Amino acid sequence: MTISEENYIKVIYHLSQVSPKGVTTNAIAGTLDTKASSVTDMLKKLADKNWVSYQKYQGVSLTESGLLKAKMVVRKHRLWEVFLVEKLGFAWDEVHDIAEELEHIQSEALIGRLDEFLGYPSFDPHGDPIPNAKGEMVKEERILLSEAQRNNTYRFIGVKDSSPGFLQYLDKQKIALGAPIELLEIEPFDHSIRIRINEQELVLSQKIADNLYVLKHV
Amino acid sequence: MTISEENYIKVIYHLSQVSPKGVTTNAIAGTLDTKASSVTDMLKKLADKNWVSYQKYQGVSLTESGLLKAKMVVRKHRLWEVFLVEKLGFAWDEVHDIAEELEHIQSEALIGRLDEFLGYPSFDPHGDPIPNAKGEMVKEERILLSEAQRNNTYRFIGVKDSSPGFLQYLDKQKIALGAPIELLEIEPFDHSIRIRINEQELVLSQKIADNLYVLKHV
DNA sequence: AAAAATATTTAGGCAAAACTAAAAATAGTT
DNA sequence: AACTATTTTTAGTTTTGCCTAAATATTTTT
Repeated sequence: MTISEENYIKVIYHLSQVSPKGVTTNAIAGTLDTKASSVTDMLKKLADKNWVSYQKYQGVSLTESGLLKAKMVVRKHRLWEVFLVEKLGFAWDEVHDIAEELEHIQSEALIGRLDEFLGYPSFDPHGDPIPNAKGEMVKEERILLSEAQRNNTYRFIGVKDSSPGFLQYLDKQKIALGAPIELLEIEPFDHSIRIRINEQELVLSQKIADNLYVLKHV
Repeated sequence: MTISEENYIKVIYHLSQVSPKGVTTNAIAGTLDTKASSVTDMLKKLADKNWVSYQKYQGVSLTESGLLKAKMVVRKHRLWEVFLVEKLGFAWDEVHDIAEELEHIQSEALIGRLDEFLGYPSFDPHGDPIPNAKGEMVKEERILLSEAQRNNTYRFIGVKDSSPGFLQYLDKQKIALGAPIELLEIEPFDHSIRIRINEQELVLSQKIADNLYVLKHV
C-alpha cells in the first residue's frame, strides 16, 4: 500500500463518519487538495484492490478490508501523536503534521512496541479514540457543546476541529481536555453560550461550542 | 529533497568514507540495488541542485551542502536506532530497516526533541557516531580487530558489517559492544585469531575479525 | 419536464524514478 | 599502440500520481 493510497483510504474513512452512505469524489478532492479527476483515477485503483466499493457517479465506501486498513493508519497517527506530546513534549497543536508523516511507517512490530511503550492509550491528545491492533476502539456518547442543555454539567473530552488556530484559542482560554463545564445560559439571538469552567465564567460563540465534544453528567 | 534523493546522498556519503577520491556509478547502483543508468540520471539531478560535483565518467563526490544533507540523514537514522533499542526494546539486529524509513521524516523540531529525549547520545546501537545538529561527530582512532597486534588488549566499539546475520552471530558468542578483548594469538595460516573475552577464550575467523572495530589500550 | 448548474468521468499529458538496449568512454592487456 | 573488456552514458519506455480540458451524468432550478 503506497502512501498515497493510505491517504485516500484514511480520508474516505474520516468522511464516512459524517456521510455514511457514500463519500463523494469532490469531498475527497477537497480534503486532499487535489483535483476531482485525480480522485477518480485513484478510486478505480482502490476498487481494483478491493479496498473500496465504487460505482461511477455514486461515490465510494470502504470495504471490510479497506476499513481495517484505514483504522490501522488512524491507529498509527494517533499513537504517534501521543508519543509526540507525552514523551517529546510537543504541544497538542504542533503534532498533526508530523504524525501525518509518521503514520506511513510500515512496521507492525514498531507500532506494537510503541503502543506498549505508551501504556496502551485509549485516546490521542485531542481526545480521539485510538483503535487497537484489531481495529476496535472506545465509543463514547459524546455530543457537541452546542447541542448541550442549560443548567447541566459536562466534561470536555474532545475537539471536532483540531487545527492549530482552534487549539491555541482553547489554550488561551485555559479550556483543557477533561475539564468540567457547566452550561449557565444559551443566548437565543446568536446561540452563544455562557459556561463556568475552572471556577470562572466564560462566553463562547456558537462556532466554538460547535467544535467541542462533551460528555454528559460529571 | 525527495526520499530517493536522500537515499542517494546517504549512499554517496557512506561510499565516500571508503573511497574519498570519488564514488563510482556502479558502486552506487550496487548499494541501492538499481541499474547504473538510473544512477546516472539521478547524479545529473543531484549535480543540478548542487549537492554533488559530478563529471561524466569521473564519479561523484558530495559538495559542502550535500555533505551536510547526508550527515543529517545519518543523524536521523542513528537517533531513531537508539530510540528503537533504548526505548522500545528492539534488538540491535532488528532496527536497521525501520530506521531506514524513519530517517526520511522531515521535521527539525522532531529530531531535536528526539535527541534531547534520548539524552544526546554520541553513538548508535552499532557503535557508529551520531552527528549533532551541526553535523559534527566524535572521531575515534578505531582499527579493525584483524589489524590488531598480539598480546594487546582492546575494547570492542563497533561493527563494520551490521547485517542481522553478523549481529546475531555476535550475540550468540556473547561479544557485546564495550567488551574488552585480549588478542592472544594470530594463526598465520588462515589469519584466524584467538582472543580472551568475558573471561573465556574464543577463536574468530579472519572474516569475523575483519568486521569488528576496536580501540587500543583499555 | 426542460434548462441550467454542478459533479464526475474520460482523454491526453507531464514529471519523477525506475527500466532495457544500444552507444560511447575509460581501463586493462597484450 | 591497438584491441578487448568493463564502465558509464544516452535514448527510448514504463508506472505512479498528478494535471487540464473536454465530455458526460446527475442534481437543481425554473
